[in-house]
Amino acid sequence: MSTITIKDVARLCGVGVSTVSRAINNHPDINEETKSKIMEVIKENNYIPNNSARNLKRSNSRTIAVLIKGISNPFFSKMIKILDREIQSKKYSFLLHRVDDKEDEIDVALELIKEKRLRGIVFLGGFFTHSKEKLAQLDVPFVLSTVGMAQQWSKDVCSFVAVDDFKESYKMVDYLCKLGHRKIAIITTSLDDASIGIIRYNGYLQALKDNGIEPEDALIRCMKESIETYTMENGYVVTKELLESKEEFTAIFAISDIIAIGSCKAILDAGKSIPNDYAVAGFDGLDYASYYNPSITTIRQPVEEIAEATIKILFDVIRKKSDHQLRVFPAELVVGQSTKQI
Amino acid sequence: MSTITIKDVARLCGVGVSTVSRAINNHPDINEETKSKIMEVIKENNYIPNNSARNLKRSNSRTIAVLIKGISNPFFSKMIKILDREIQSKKYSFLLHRVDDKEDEIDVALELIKEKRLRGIVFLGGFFTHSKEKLAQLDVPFVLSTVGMAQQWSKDVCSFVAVDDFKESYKMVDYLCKLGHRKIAIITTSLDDASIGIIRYNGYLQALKDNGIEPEDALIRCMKESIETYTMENGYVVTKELLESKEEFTAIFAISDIIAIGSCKAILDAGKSIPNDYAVAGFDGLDYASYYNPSITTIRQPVEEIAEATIKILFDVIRKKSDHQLRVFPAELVVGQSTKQI
DNA sequence: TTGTAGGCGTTATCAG
DNA sequence: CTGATAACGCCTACAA
Repeated sequence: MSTITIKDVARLCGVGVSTVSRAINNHPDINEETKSKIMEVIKENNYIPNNSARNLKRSNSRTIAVLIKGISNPFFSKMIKILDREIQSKKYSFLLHRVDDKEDEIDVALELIKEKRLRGIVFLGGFFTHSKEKLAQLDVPFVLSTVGMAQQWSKDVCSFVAVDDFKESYKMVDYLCKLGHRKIAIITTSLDDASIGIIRYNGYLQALKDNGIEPEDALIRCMKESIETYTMENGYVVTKELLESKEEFTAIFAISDIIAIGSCKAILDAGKSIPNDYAVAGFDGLDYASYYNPSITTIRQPVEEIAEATIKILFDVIRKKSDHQLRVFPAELVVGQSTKQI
Repeated sequence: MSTITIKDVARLCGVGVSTVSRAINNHPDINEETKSKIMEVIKENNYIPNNSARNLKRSNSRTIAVLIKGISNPFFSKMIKILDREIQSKKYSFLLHRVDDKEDEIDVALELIKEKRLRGIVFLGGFFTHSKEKLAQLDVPFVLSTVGMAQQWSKDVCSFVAVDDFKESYKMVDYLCKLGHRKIAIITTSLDDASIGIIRYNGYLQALKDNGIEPEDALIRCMKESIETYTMENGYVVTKELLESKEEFTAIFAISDIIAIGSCKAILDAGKSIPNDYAVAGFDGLDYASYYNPSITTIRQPVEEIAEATIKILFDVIRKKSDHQLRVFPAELVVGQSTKQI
């Protein structure tokens, strides 16, 4: 079992290594007979080519990597499936790589490019605060997909596709206002560091403002740092605290469905009713939102379209059909049972 | 940016490649001054070592791979986090690799072993039907964690940790019987192919039998093949069909919480009440189950303990402290609001 | 402490 | 159609 190599196979077959190589790589110029004989020996001896050696030697690889930050986010599950499907359909292979919260996705990408000779990269999730210069190090086509960004980049920097978090967040809060809510709480990320939470928070502020409502600090709640963020538990705890504070409010806007579910549970556990006592709204459009009881009013991101556009753009760039493209998809406000006119 | 190598760095620094190598690998025998100078040049030029070349040369690598089948299963999210933490704490690096449903996890592992010089492997999820011979090809320590298995292997074959799906499933159904239910529907996987669903289904059958209840074909429902399995949607559709069939029943046992949530929604949408009209029970112990409204009675798998035991056993085997170990954890029946005495 | 050279397992080039 | 042989980029004796 001690690691059999291509040389061993060659020796076993009484041929040269290059012939074996041709056999395993489906090269055209090889005798069918020798090829099948080689394949047989390979099967018998469980020979498996070493990918490191292959990658080292090869200059191209037909593989697209998807680097994903926050892999446990259920929002990405469907996304990954579609990306996978699309990539495979182009006869490329799909490499999913999770990026730790603390890691720098560009560095990870740089490493992977060298290691795997990537042809393209998709960045999923996270929040980009990288400089143009840093981004410029990536000498492989890439697309940012549903990643938050601090500044609005222009098309000469890179391609990206996502929804407009500010606008969609605004849309939701504005909707709540139009339903008659004046005291709308928000549950968001810590406002200290750059994140998608800030953008959605800004949409919230703007919507309040445009509806002539003064934001109240007491209604602006952040997820607990001590608990894992973006979890139902966090939403639950924060909402419970809010309820117990006796602060007056009639609606909660949670910046993610996961949090919204925690909020709902906290409200229900407190013996209150949704939407009669409190309205709850989420963001993302996860299955969980629509299957919850009551179903949760949310902003549904068009996952399918986002994923497809991501791959389309990526391949356009790979094939030099086009330069960078920016695509912002509109998201849909899905009205559930968790909100109502008051 | 055209791929700078260790040679370039060496030339740039006016030193030999081995000196550079020593610098980047923190070797002790190198002058601090030359080292820092080298590191500086490396930074300036954004040099990144090629992992393929490294892996090719190295014989060991201190990396543990976790191969996971069904990566979108939220049950694994927490699992992954703990595995990651545990592996890092042992100063090993953690490689998460998703295995497609159609792929053979052993083959994938074999490839990865060669490519990355793995020191250990954790298989997560899926259902093993491999032969001993196939398993024997793995010349690297590995542990099966929460993977279903057709036969009961003995300890000489491999290590594994999981809950006893038969027993736990039995426990749940028996509990429903004790609550007074006699007509208990089950939603499971297709009964054709080997899977964890079959085992849980068998537990269901046995529990019915021991409670003197004759199973009814009409109450045995399988997830739709046409819809992605293990989704709320699937649970919803199947339950809706069941309700519309006018078949008489008082409880539903779904073999996963995800399905149970779909079931609940279907029941609620039909204007029925849980648990007054129908009781619903799930399996897994996901957050969703307890945050749902009503909270769902389920079997909670001790994720934390399973993950920790997995790593412990793996390292025991790696360090030759022990031979294969089998650990079966008891799961907990968590009573929610979705069931009650009738 | 540092440099040189050989080899890790493949693939690709170029003669045969 | 097939077989040497030179890279691919790095690490590691071994020598200096």
